Amino acid sequence: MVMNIFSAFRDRIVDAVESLGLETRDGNPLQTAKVNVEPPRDASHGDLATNAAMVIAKQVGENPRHVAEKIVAALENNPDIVEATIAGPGFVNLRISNAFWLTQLKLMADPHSGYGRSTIGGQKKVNVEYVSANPTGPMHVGHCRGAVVGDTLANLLAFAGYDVTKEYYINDAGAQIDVLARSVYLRYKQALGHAIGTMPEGLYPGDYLVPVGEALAEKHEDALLSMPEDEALAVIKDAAVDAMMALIRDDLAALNVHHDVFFSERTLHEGNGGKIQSALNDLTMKGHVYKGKLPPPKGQLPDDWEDREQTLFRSTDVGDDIDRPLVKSDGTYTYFAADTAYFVDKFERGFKEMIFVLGADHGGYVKRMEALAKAVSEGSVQLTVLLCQLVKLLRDGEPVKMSKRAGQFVTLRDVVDEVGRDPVRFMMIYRKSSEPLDFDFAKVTEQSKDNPVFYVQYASARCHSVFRQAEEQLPGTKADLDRLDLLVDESEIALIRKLAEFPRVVETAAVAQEPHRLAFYLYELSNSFHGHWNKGTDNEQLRFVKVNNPQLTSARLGLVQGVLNVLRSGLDILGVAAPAEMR
RNA sequence: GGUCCCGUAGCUCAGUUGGAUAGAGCAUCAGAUUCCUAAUCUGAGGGUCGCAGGUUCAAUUCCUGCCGGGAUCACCA
Repeated sequence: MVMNIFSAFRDRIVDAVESLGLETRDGNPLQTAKVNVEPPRDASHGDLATNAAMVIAKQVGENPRHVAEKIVAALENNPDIVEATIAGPGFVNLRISNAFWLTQLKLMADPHSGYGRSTIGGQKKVNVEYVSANPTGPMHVGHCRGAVVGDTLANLLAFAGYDVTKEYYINDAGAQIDVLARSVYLRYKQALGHAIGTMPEGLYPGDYLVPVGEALAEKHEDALLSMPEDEALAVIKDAAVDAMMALIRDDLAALNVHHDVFFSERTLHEGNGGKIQSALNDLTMKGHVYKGKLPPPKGQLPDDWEDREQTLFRSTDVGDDIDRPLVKSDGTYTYFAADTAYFVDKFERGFKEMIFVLGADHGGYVKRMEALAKAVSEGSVQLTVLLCQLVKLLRDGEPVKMSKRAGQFVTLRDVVDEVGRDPVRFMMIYRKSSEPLDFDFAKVTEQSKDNPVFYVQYASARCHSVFRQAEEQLPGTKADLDRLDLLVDESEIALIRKLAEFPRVVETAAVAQEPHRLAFYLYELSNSFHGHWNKGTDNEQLRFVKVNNPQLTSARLGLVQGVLNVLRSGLDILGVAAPAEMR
């Protein structure tokens, strides 16, 4: 069953076109791929519009309006099309019967139909990697947008029929983890009663490491002090990473973000770097690795630049700007070498598409990642990097000051605790991710129609309010999906038309990997619903609950049910609650 | 200097992968609202889509070059 009526009617239009038996000028088969059916920009044009005539006209060497006439004639017998007219340069505008809209509403209002779900993904295996914050402390507000965008995109893709895995890459190997371990070592000493003074420069000064030190002191007492330092640090490292990941998982849960897989970078280095070695062997076999020198960077030469021969990935062969080092001067693998092994691991797990949600400051990594995918998968994996622009935090219009050195950074938890999970999630997605975003604490908690979060959630609450009103005034009255034919008002049908856009929005947003479209759609739908409601203030006939007409009330409850179902499904994808009431 | 992102109404932003007269919210202005279901409602004005070329039936959308704003730029992670 195709729920996207736009693609359903597209099929009908294409059938109609092909039934005309038109001959192309060059004798090639008629190309209909560019034929589309969309909601017209102006509602007065009709319910659906197609560009079919204009696409076909050139191929057959005829005037577009003339082709349009033929298409209109071919559609004459279609029972769902009440009217087909030609407009502008050759658009065919269709008006759809109320009966058709009402069968759609029946689907929308049925909570078991899964209205809006799509099969467009074809159960393709997609890996969405997002957040992947270093396990060296709690998440700060900078991670917030990527977390929401990644999580929402993953939800959206799953809803659109993809087989999605949400993944987090734990950077638990490397210098910053050693710094973490040394910082915790000091906190451990402190917990044992040693004076540590102020944290030395370069270590993590945050208080969040204090309980980690205390837990170690409780478990090991002073045993770690008598060990050689590197052995003690190894023990501490494990405990510290576990503690930080626990912290981060809590933060993510507060944002309603839940990953399926947490992948540890350290597992790639285990066994003397076996996984990395075999990944590099794979790259070497495919002819992408060589020993050579890198040209010095342009512009100002770094102080410690050393011109040396090294093991390089010839990424320039596959679209990168510069070849990438795989082995450091001390003989250990570079971060990128581990990335290679990680990519190979994902590849072997069968993902056909990999999405990385990163902050805009990681723009420089895009090309090497794409190059990696091309080299390893030989073009069979589609890798996309979604760059999220930065978030500017505001309080009553004034920028919030943050100083990393002074340890004064706003944590993700601070923001969620202050404004709530729903406003954070909604506002982080209520903007194209390639666009910078202003986040004003005051505005996102405002209880007014000027606040989109409130406006959309309020639509959900209002739906429930109608059910409560109906129960109060007409006890026992339920939505009746078999008497939807009682819905005849243009304003009601218009609302159904808006609902009918949902499956299309899901599909286009999923394909474009632009989850913000869904948030904007939900706002528009709420706008239509509130608008219809407001008509009831002037015209009592349009109110949902009609005490003297239980049948009509039941039909209208069906409409409300449809609105509520779509709002719920949409908000669910956004990870935002659809409240029953707002007080 | 290289690369990537952005430039649309006074402000904040959408714009359905190339379609018709470019939209919404805020702000501004003009009306309505003693009745009503729940956090007022209706309407109006406001634009060289950064600039200049190109591709075509059709460009805010795709291509090229400029202008302006942001991010980033060896081995670190």
